[in-house]
Amino acid sequence: MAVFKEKNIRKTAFRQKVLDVFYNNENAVTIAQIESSLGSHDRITLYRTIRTFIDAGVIHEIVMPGDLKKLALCNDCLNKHDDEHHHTHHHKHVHFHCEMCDEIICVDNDLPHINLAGYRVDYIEVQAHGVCPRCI
Amino acid sequence: MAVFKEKNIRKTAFRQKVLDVFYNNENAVTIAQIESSLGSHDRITLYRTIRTFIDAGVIHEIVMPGDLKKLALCNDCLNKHDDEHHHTHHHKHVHFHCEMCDEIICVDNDLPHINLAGYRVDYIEVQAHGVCPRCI
DNA sequence: TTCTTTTCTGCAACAGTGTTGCATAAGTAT
DNA sequence: ATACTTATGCAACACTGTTGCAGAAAAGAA
Repeated sequence: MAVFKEKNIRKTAFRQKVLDVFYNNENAVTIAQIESSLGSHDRITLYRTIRTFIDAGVIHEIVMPGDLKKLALCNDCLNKHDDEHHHTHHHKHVHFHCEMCDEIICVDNDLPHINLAGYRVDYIEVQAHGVCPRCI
Repeated sequence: MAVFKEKNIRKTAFRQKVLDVFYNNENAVTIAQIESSLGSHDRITLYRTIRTFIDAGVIHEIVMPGDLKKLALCNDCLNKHDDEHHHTHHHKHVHFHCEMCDEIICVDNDLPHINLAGYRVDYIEVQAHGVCPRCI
């Protein structure tokens, strides 16, 4: 859990508590989920913490149509091994949205290559919708 | 432009003006763009019109990380021909975001098939980021 | 056309989400 | 321990989107 040192951001009690929420949840979480996990806290500080975490590459934002926004740990904060491209944050996973339980799951899976004539494609994001293993 | 009849929603002067904004723009537009195109207008009515258009399958919403939200005409409102699956709205195109001009372009392109073991995938969305032909 | 019904519009008020400025508190390096 | 830097918590605010309701407009029928 030396995330703070690795990412070169200050370790504070508040940030540790927020980070723990991510470690305690298997899948992506909403800000509302974080808030209820934290108990009494300052909203503004939370928003700033989230921004700090995103900028540092600790977490990433997942948005879906219909104002569904969640946050999830970046891969290199889960498995501490591949610390190579932690600045070029192009996640090698699919964001899966389960229509049943409404969870968003980062599924490790190689992304397909998309060739668009005339375009320079730097990276792609894939969002899949359906039913997760637990709900099938 | 018999969109109103096709989609079974009432034709009003306001809705026609909003629809024209979409027809006058090649790519996806933000709500702010619509508002400035309209001139003086009622914000609430605009939001309700957008909701009506989305529900009727006239336009679709495109969201990208970083609070970037845009709206675009659905395919079957552009080319009037294929009126088949206008209820199952799984757009057969990639949403391309140009990092230079910040435009979002719906690129006609078959979506790849994604196989996720254990998951039932109903449909996927693909967002590509890079540089569009005009900015290359 | 004119009437009737249904839906839309525009206003007011409000709810949710996220930001900025600033003084104080806490973290980090020497 | 000290000095320096950054984070926190508060207040106030900005932006985005929603709800309720009365009056206006659209669509269908007589």
